[in-house]
Amino acid sequence: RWRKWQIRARIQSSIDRNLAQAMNELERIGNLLGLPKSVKDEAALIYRKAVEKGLVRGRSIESVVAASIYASCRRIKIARTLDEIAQFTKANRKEVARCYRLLLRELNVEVPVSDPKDYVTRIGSLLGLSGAVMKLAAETLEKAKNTGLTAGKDPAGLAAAAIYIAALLNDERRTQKEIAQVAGVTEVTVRNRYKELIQELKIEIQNQ
Amino acid sequence: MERSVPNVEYDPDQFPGLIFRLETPKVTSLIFKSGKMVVTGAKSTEELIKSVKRIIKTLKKYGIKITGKPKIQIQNIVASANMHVHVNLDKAAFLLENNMYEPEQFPGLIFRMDDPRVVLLIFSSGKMVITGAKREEEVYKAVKKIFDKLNELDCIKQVEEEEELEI
DNA sequence: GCTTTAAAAAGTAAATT
DNA sequence: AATTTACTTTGAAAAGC
Repeated sequence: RWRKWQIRARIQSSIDRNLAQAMNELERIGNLLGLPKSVKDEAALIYRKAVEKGLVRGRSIESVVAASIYASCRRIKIARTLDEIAQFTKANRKEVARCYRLLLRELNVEVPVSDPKDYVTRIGSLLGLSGAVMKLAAETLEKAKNTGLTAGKDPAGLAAAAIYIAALLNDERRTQKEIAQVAGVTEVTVRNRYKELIQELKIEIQNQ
Repeated sequence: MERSVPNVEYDPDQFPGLIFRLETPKVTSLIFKSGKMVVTGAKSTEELIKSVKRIIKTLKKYGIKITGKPKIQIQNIVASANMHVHVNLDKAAFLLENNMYEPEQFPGLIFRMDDPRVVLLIFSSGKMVITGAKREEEVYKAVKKIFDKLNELDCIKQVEEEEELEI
């Protein structure tokens, strides 16, 4: 009787201690990423579920927190790449990705397939582009999706190319290099997606 | 053995098995001190059996004593197939149950099939990779099953035929 | 869990030319 | 800008940490 209570208390206190540390980490990483409270709250909820299921055992708290943040961003549709999140942890992208997959499998966390349009807002605002450009980029991506052009491709690269095209057409030109940098992809990827989009969607680009 | 047999890699600090490659058939084997070994790279069961015989013959030639006949078990078959259609992965990810589709990390949709128990990597091109099978027929069954399923879920564009290839 | 091996798929990346 | 090489994902076994 007494012993059982003792064990339960010990387990509860270990969960509490873990949670306290995790919440600090969550707050730290979340602020570094400039995430809204809603995302941090959702991530906290996911993390709590993970601890209660014992998924953090044998893994670093930091990695699981990062994975929870990524899952939360995806659910709330706040575009952040795994690399962006992992850069603020000691773990690498691969480890965070592994934890993320674990969360998807073991918890009932439903995450929608990422939409390139979510990246448009982020890339566009980081570059200070107008709403018209972002709207046009989103429309381009919608057409691309309906044509089956987007399957299997990195949404960040697709969004980057759509932004590049939309900015060109709206006289708000940004270089592929600038866009690639904020999108977290290489110039080569932006160029490849760009060529594909203008060719398949028959978009006319006048020189300059 | 690492000294008596040529073309061998052995670094017990790195891995307990000794790595031995055959040029024909082109396979690689991991040989352990327990006498067990892993052979990878064989394209068919026949090629696998031939490889095991040749590995044993080669080892004997260099003075390694081997008694009895080998017990061969196929642990994993990796195959690729082409459905010759375009697959709507977004739709498939939404409609299939045990799947994972994360295009920022990998272009293929990962589908875990219960029966036969295999994992399929499905690409928008209609090509795919089937792995985890222990028998060849499981591969064919899985391909047929996923093709029919994608078809009835209307995730396929421009249908033609269905063919296959094994590693 | 990790270590090593092989092969395919398609996308992305980095280093050379 | 084109090539080449290399990494991402999946599966399974081996013996040992």
